[in-house]
Amino acid sequence: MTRGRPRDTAIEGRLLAAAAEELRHGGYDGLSIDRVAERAGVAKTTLYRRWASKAELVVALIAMMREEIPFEPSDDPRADLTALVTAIAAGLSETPTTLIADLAAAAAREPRVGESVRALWAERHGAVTAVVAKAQEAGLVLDHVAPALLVDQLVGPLYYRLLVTQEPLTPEYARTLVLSVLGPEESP
Amino acid sequence: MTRGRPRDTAIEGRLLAAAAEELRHGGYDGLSIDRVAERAGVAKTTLYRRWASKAELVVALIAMMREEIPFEPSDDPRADLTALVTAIAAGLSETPTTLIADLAAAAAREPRVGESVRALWAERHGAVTAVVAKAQEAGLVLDHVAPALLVDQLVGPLYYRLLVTQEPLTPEYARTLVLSVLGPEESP
Amino acid sequence: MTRGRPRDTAIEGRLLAAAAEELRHGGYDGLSIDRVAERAGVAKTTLYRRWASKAELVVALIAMMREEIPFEPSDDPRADLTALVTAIAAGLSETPTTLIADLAAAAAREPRVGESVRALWAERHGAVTAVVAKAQEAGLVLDHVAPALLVDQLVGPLYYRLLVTQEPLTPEYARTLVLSVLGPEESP
Amino acid sequence: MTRGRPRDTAIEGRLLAAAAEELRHGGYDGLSIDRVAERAGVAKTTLYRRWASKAELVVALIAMMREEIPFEPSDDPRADLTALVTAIAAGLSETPTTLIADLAAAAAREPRVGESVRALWAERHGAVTAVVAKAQEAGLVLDHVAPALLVDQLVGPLYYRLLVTQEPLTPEYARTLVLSVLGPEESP
DNA sequence: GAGTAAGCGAGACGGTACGTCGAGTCTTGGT
DNA sequence: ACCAAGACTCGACGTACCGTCTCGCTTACTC
Repeated sequence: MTRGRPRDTAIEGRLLAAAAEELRHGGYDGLSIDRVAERAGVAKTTLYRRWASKAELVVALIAMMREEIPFEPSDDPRADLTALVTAIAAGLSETPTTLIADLAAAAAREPRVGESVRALWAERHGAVTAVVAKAQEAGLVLDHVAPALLVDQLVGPLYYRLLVTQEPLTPEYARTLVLSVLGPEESP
Repeated sequence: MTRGRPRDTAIEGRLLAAAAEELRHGGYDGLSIDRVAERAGVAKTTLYRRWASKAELVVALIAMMREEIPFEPSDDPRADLTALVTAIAAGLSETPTTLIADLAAAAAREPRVGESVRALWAERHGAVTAVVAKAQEAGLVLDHVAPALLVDQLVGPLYYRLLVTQEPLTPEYARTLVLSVLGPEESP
Repeated sequence: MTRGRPRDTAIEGRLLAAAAEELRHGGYDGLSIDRVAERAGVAKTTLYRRWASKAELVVALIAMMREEIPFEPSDDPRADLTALVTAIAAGLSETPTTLIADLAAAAAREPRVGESVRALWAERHGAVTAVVAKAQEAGLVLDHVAPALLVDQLVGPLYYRLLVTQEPLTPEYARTLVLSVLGPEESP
Repeated sequence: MTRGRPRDTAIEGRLLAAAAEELRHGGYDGLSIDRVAERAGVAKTTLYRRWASKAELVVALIAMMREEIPFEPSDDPRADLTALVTAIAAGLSETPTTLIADLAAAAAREPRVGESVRALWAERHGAVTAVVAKAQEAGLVLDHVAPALLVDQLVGPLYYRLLVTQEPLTPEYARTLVLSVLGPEESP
């Protein structure tokens, strides 16, 4: 089975890098296919050979962004949770709000993008779910609520503040979130 | 001292109706200013005289869409809270997700829109804050957390589910949210 | 009857001038819509508002290029005919051949263009028909053939040479054409 | 000293056949190299190994089209001429106008194509020239005009009608053309 | 009969142009 | 002032085609 000229693998990287750069600035709408191609030193057709549309390009871009966040759970779920939520808050704070908002918007518009974005965030929040479950087992949390809900109440407010009320995501805020969910530490 | 021809008040309604219809179909992106104007039998200029941009138009549209939720606080904060959160969840579910997402994106990009959108949402969540404060006074909630945070944990997860995980906002979910924050009802 | 903002009449001229310049260089194929628009300092959409396609633009261009050939018939049909045919030959010689050929091709393909091009050429050859008829009335030509046919035999060979044999259209050639149709002048 | 794998001679035929088919439909512009290759079940490279460009391919195609039209001159030049012109008119009528027009356009654009097309047509009209010369020798035509011009006046109007006025080429028209050039038959 | 040069299929690639669409601004004439 | 109509700019989108290129495989001539 002949295969024809193989794709230049370097191009894909250059293209995604260029797209990432564009996305960082103008957000989803500000990302121009023409500019991405030009920036990557590539013909527009070459880009379209890889991704059928702007949305698909962003899907790939996001998939690429998923960096493994190595997390080592300790024996102290409370500390773990605080660390995790603080880290997520920090990550969100560093990223331009417009980008995250545009991403959410694109996810709502384009099913394929939504899929990809959900996968990305699921991965990002996976550790939280695990630690919450562990905390509940350890009796640190009342078991009248599902762990998934607790995760929502830990992470959800971050996005809520970011996208809705546009208030700052301080480490302090992250800490009080955990405090509210786990309750005050008992002094022995 | 107004001078010149007064605005045709009927136009505003037709325009918003047309925009609503457009929005229901194609979402935020599918809403074309040209089409809205044409559908309303109105010149584009006339539309722009009322709202400076597509985003502003949608802001107004949303503002119109929100029904005044006359809320009469009862003696039972728990019941009140459940009713409120359920109502908010229902409202969000009815509105196309793209709309809310794009609104958040526009809010992040343009300060003017952000202001307007924040005001809208603040108004919407105001009752929740009041009831939460009341519940805390009544000793229903532990006072180790600020009431504002509790509101975030009641309302935030709704937006989180909507925009991030894209899971459905059922009344059941709203109820468990309240349950998680207030704790299980004590039987006397 | 409201009319809206009137077209900027200056634009049309700039556009046609730019197109003419482009045409002079690269020929029909070398004429790029984008470049024409840019050269005229005008948005591409503005160009497309006037002409639906490249072909239509060129039709208009040709129509503009044709000078009104004010023709005053004298008493001498032979002289008139010679003048007319020579003028037509000269006109064809001045215009790039590719242009005329592509015009004919576009005319064959698209009815709309065909219509326009036929009208242009009909106008151009109208005077010939008139003079031929007059010559026939004056007994200068045998009446065994319809005047329309004689016109074809006077003008047709010009296009034939231009498009088919690609031989030059000299004034000498034009003269012999007339000579062949009218026969040699009788010396009294 | 030929080395390496010899060319597959069958390919050339399939390619030309495919190209002919394409040309018959969309004309010169509608002929797409990619489609021709695909239709012939051949890689584009293989096509380009034979002809350096689209123009060259069409050149070859046209050269192939030149069928020898065996013509046996009789003793009656008038009858011969009528037969010839009628045959040419019929041939032109059968061929799609767009094809001929596009061919003329391509001939004007691409020198190499022009060369080939001229050769084709010269061959097609060669017999006419011969018979006209013979008629002139026989005193059937006045000798004040060159035979080449008479040919132009016999054949030119056909192309003129086809490409310019877009009027039908009837056998009747062909007959009157001859009649006009030779004059009415003298009854002895 | 093993090498090897060329032919071949498949398809990537750069480049250029096309025609369309949407947002927002601007310019008329008319109310 | 307001309104209708519509021209205008800017910038993006996705498609089509041409001609070049790079693979891996195949074929026949040559040594």
